[in-house]
Amino acid sequence: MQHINPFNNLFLKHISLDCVVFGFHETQLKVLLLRMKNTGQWGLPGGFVQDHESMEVSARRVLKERTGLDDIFLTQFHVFSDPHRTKTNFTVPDFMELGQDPSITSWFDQRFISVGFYALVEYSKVQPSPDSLSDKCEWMDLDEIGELMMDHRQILNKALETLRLQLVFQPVGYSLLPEKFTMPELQRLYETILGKELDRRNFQRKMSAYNILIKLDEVKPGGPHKAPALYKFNLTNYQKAMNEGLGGRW
Amino acid sequence: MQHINPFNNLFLKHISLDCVVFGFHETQLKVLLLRMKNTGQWGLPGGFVQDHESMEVSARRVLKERTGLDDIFLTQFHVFSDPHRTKTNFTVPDFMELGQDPSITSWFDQRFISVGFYALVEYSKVQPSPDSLSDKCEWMDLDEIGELMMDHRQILNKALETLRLQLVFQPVGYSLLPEKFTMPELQRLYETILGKELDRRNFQRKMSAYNILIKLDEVKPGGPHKAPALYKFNLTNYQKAMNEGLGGRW
DNA sequence: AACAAAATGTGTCATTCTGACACAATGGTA
DNA sequence: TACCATTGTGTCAGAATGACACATTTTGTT
Repeated sequence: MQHINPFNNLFLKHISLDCVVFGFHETQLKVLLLRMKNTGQWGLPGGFVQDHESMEVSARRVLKERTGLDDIFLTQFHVFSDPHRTKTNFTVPDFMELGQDPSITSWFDQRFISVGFYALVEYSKVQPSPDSLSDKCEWMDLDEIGELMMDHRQILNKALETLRLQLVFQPVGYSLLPEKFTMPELQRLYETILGKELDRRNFQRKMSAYNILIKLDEVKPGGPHKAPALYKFNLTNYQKAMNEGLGGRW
Repeated sequence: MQHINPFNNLFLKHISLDCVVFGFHETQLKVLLLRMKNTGQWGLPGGFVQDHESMEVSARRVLKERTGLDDIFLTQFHVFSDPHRTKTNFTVPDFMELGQDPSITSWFDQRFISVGFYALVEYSKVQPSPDSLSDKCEWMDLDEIGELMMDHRQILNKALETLRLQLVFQPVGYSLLPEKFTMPELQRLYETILGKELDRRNFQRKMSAYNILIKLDEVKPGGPHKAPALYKFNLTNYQKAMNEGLGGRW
């Protein structure tokens, strides 16, 4: 009896989405992960598509549920469609145990083609909350992430790779940092995403040349050393610069 | 009776793919299009996904059918999932008339989420052939393409936009040109994709600096003026250069 | 046969950009 | 008060870029 399965009525068959949610905190790039109730494995926040939704709308619904946030920078980056992708790491059977209701089990037993999205969010604004299949939702340092369920490790890798390639066109600064930030913080962010160190002086020169920063009459207090100046973005110029791409090589 | 519909048994529901096939001929960027039997409208080659296939494998199957070619450069670039996308330009109803068999009609009556691919092919090697829904398959100049069925115009636009953004990482030269080509031809190709003119001298200097070209001891005869030298790619260096991206600004 | 027209092949030059590095200023800590 | 890690600003040589000059080759014209 398919019709007693709430999934079958609500969602499009065969189609799912997974979100790689990036945050930045204390010089570390972080990713939002869920811990699955049954297997204890970690995985990416994901969901399914309702009849009236576009994929983007579905992704925003999922992100709203996991983070509490509405206006999130979001980009689809790849479709994962290997016919055996749900079987890697042997977690679909585990998933199926979860459904006491066999009709729910059958929902998870199908093949899914999953659209990968990455999101850039301001770390401090996120209130992580797990979904019905998970018992925990929290930030994890990119370096500390081990094996993930199914092909989620590949999805994460591809998201990071795409973010790096598109870096000059993506508003990473505006999306990942608080409204006021320091030049060293902005530099750490770029260094972390790129995975390499940048020269402090040249970075400052380059960033200043884009005319996208407004230097405030404040400094960031509390640090153990010279207090760095605070900046915010000139949104008008920032938007323009993103369309053109932040020139030059990184 | 769903099971008498061959589509329902063969293909995953709700999922389709569309291919923007780019070719280059006589200084013009071309796209492979199909003319639909019923409506006469033009559209992109597309298809559906079989149970054992990844999206990429499906796309290659479709491209093999439309072009006769096997080894095609192919990249997925976007998922089109607007819930009303099949209803734009009022062509789904027209499609449905096509199916004398009502079960086939019902297949086309569903909502499709379509993955867009773009392909780069060598113009002269393609043997265009229509599918069962179309009566014609042919190249069309990018400039001369008018309205297309459903949202295929948007798909085409997005493909071109993506190709431009990714240009420095994509093997457009190798994929779109014949094995031996001239510097002016290569320049025309880049100019056409970018939609702007480039300085002849600077283009040559830059291309030479990449070390991806091998100058042959031949010239291209038959032209009305000085015969330009023929080149081919140094595949080893070419691959490397594509990973790094052809530096600099275009 | 000489020459004009059109396109190709190669080089020059000023400007800008990049990468590497020097040095002064700041502010908490010993 | 001296120390020291960190921030703020500047310098400089070499590379890359954009704009352009000039010679070469081929066809077609006078």
